Amino acid sequence: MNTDIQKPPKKSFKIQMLAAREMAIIQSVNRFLAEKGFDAMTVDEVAAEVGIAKASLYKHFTSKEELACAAMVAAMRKAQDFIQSLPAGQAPIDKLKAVTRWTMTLKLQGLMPSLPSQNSSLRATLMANKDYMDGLMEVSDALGGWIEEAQAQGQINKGLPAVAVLYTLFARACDPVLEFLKMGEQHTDEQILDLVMSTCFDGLSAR
Amino acid sequence: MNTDIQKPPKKSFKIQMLAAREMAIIQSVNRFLAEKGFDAMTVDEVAAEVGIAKASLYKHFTSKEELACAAMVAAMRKAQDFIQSLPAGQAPIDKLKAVTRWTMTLKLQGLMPSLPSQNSSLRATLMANKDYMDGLMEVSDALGGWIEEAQAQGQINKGLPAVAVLYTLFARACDPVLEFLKMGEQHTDEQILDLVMSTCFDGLSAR
DNA sequence: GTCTATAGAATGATAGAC
DNA sequence: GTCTATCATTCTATAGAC
Repeated sequence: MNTDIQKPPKKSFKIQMLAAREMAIIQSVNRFLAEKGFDAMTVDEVAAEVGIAKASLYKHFTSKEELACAAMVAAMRKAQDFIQSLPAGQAPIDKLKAVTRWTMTLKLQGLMPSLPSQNSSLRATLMANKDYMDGLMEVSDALGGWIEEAQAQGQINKGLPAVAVLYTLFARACDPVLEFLKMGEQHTDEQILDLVMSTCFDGLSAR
Repeated sequence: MNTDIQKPPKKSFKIQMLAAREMAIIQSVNRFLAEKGFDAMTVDEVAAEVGIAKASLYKHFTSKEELACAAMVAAMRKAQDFIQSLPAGQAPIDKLKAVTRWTMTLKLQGLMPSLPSQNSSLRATLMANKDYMDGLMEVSDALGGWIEEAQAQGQINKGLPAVAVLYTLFARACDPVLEFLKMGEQHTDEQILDLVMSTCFDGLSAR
């Protein structure tokens, strides 16, 4: 008689715990990266916030860089999910606007992890991470396709190289204008989003 | 007989040396801040690059933060000089464009010091620095005035609060799109400037 | 001889790694 | 919890200017 069939999966509980803890870690790292950046974030405070020992952290992630990397991979996956959630029938320009606004919403809420574009060791770690690179590629391909469609339809300036448009949209994820306007306390988050969406797509000049 | 009249200024040589050295220090710090940022910059490498002892550095500037501060003050002064060098007859919109392009040129050349917007101790040091704050105020006032004039003349979108326009222009000084396009090696610096100027003032949407 | 600048070592604190 | 590396900052002793 094969008892395996009736046996409840023995490891499942422990694995679930580990997975849950890993999610908690990543969420914590995500917030710290958004709030203070990679350099200012310390492994100690992450461990403290999650409520585990530093040593346990290093069981999951072997370095501070991998920690940040995991958060970036998770963020990228969320972007992929959002992109796939968009209705297929929507016009490409509207999809682009939706993704851009979603990105900026995260940033305004302090949930957009940002890496110092200068830290080379971190960038190297990211570039070596297949999950991250695959996600980045998928997101870039989706947006790139929409950009070209929108240009063909005359809704995005055809004089701009698609890659320049892509970078400009990506850059909204770390646009300091959002924080500055928020600090000024003169506008609601929605108004700030509208303003930056307007400057991004319509420019500063009068139309 | 009063010999003071004929005496050449005795201290002048030494003072000139000190001033020259201070300039060299600030220039070096400026480059490091542009290249690797405040956190990654070490006092040792600054001293090494200038070719003086660390102790001598601390004779001029009593802390790493003051060092960065001095570089920011110098950068701000350069901005003030540029602003004042613009011909009075120029249209406000053209002045705004000139300043924006000049700023981005510096950034492209790796000469635009940028501070992590997150580092609070550094920000506090800067906010406490009268020279810096005065410079910032003067620059903001000049640009703010031109923005309102340009809006009155119908050249800048009147629907945008002047402060939003101001922040959007300031943000060009640390726009990552510049670096990304430069890394791509598909465009000359001039083309990159034209592209970002276009997305900034005319937006991504077709006109 | 006195004063200053320098080089290099010493100190102390922080924070990553295990 | 411990070990260790990195750095900002300070100290000390030497060399040189005046």
